[in-house]
Amino acid sequence: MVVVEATKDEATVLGDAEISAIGGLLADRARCRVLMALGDGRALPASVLADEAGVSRSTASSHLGKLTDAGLLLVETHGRHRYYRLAGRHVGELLEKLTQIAPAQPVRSLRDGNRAAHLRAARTCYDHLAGRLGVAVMTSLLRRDLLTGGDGTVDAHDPIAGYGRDAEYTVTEAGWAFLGDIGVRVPDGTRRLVRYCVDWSEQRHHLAGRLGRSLLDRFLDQGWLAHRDRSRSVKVTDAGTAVLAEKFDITWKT
Amino acid sequence: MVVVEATKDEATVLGDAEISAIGGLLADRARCRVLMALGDGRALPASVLADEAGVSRSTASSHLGKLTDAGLLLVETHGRHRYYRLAGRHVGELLEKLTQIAPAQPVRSLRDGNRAAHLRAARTCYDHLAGRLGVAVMTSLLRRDLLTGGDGTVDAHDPIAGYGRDAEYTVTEAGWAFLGDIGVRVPDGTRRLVRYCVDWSEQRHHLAGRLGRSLLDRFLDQGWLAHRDRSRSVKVTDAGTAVLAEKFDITWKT
DNA sequence: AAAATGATTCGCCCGGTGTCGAATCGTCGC
DNA sequence: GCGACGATTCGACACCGGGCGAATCATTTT
Repeated sequence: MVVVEATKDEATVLGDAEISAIGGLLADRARCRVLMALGDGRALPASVLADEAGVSRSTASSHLGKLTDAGLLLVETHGRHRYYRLAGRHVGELLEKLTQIAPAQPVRSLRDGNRAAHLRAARTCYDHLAGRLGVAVMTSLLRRDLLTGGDGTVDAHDPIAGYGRDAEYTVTEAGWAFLGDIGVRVPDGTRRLVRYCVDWSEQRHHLAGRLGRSLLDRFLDQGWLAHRDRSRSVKVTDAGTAVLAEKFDITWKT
Repeated sequence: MVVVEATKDEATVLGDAEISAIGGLLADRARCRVLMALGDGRALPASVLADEAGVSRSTASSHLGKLTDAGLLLVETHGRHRYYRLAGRHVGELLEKLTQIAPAQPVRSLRDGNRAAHLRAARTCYDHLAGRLGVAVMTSLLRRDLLTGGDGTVDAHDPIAGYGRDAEYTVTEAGWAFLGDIGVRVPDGTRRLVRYCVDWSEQRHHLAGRLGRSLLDRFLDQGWLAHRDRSRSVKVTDAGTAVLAEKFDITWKT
């Protein structure tokens, strides 16, 4: 005869409702695909997420609403677009834990750890540069007044991601000279010249738009960066390290 | 116009089905209560879990079946009882992550970390000792042949949790002498004298049964152990540390 | 101002699943 | 052996939640 003592401590009592609520959100494949598409911190518009999840716009909208209501996603309105991204580092970590458990853990645990680290260090986002490297480049340009703008709420020289309206960045005269110097040529086009993306893993802005793309293209063309396997993560070559140091005043470690 | 490049890398493609499956399991309050009841690694029979979750036996049985099928729970049959426990460390960690996110994180993150650590170090399980301390005591007794038995598949002196049938532990003559020496008196009763529990957080056996209870009682009576706040975790006092070192050959660090 | 585009809301359908009680199977104790 | 007890299976019921298209709202573009 086993005597069961009172074991309903506080931690056990409060929580099951909240946890099951989160479980309910994770219980849907479309929502999981949305979360995984945002897994590396990108901010994506609703329509892209709908395609990514393979459901209609209306269905996606419903899912996105639920995820934001629950606080797993944040939304930022830019014109007629609404960009969604993960609400915090913890959400990304939760996803990582889940993927670890999901397939009864295959062998590649170490490899996966590296993958995540690499993604945070340097990756592409759409067609431009993101991650710590992307933010470093953006910061470098702002510090030397080659680029000006930002929402100015904190520090015009720090691309910190605020919650204000559009931060309008513009290239200065010195900026154009610098870009010419390193061989960046920006083609004409209807797309906005300078845009920014919120880099979630760093909570900072990185450079996007036509200029952001041209810059990344130049880095890849010159062999300063190279795509790592077939993922979005990129590797800084020795030549790239040198260029970053000389031209951008960035010391890139490993 | 933003060009979205092909970003469906392997990690994103495989996974959403498995993750949503786990989400589906977490989506139910009763199942969450079951998981949280098992959160510290205890192994509990189905009926207790049914009560803990507040549902009927049949419903609980259904839930337990789903959780074990999915590999989140392990089950061990002892006579007419079936003991369920978490399938691994990762499951516990997943639960921790979830509780962190659940209530939009309150302030007490540090405190919770300590709580979990304390539980793993030393806690009560029903009415006996568990956690690292519980396993250490068990090991000490086996090493000195004060207790013999175990399923013998690996090492008779290591209370490793195997998957064999009941491990029958018995107290030796020297064992009784030792117990008398430290003042443990085991009252009569119908309950089995020596039993073991699977200590999940250590994947080892710890001492249960009438003897396990008497041992814990002695430790508490003498002030060698003290309950921490109102939880199941216990604290080793200075006197306790001394006794563990002298009598059990256990060095207890903080 | 009108047309185009992104996003959300609404109404409807349908499949999946939690819940229980009754019945069944297996083990323990007298 | 016979009853007591723990656990699971089965059938029936109710309800929640995902899915889509059409309509609506908001913003940008021509």
